[in-house]
Amino acid sequence: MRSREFLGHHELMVMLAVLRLGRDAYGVPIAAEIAQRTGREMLQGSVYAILERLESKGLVTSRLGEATPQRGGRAKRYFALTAEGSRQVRETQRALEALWHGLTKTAGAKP
Amino acid sequence: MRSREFLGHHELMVMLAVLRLGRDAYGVPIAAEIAQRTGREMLQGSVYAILERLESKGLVTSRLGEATPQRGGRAKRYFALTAEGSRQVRETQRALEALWHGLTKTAGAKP
DNA sequence: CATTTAATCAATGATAATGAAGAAAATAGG
DNA sequence: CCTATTTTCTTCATTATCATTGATTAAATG
Repeated sequence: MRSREFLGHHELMVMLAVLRLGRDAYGVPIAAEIAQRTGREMLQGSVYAILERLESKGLVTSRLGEATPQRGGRAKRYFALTAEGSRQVRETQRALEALWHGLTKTAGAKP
Repeated sequence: MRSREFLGHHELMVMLAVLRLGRDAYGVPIAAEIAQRTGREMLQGSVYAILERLESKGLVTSRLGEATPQRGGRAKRYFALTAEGSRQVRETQRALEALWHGLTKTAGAKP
């Protein structure tokens, strides 16, 4: 197994968005949450591709919801993190913060 | 231009390591710093590949040092962030923290 | 010439970006 | 009713970029 040691950047972002959205985590709002919070757009095609990859790696699960009574209210596919997914998110956060710690203020100050 | 919107994960880590190391930022210690802080090894081949890519994107610069009077003390190639590199590091940090903010404690609590 | 430290290469695999197309549901107009 | 259109959500195909690996080259000293 060619184990990637860390989550990809976008993988992490998608998982964080899923966490934030809780039971409302499906494709469209996930992309919107990322766009809104980071200020940069992430195309839906990317989001879905990432979600599929994450699911195939066992980091998220999905369940199909029911249609809602509103125009265009077709069934949504809801996502949630698995235990392993949560673990990897924490682990990645930890690794980044370790490199980052104490650096926040100097990150732009180059002599 | 097919502009990646965010730095890759490893790109970010390498740049943070360069910042931490300051004037001692060359290949070997960069890899060591990452390994030590994150607890995961990053092969030197990877580090150099990433540094080259970053340089070609104008996010880091390099200068060749002189040989030092010690066994195997061949000339080192020192790296530093450019202004644009610093900017992108800050920007990526900001984006991640925005998604992450307020979530640290719940990142493992799934009902 | 053996050893040490540092840097580079070549080849492959994994991740991400993009734009468009497809599928399911609800309203509207006849 | 019933079918056409609109809305929302998802999937697909293609191409580009990023990352991994292990070996190799290079330059210095003992």
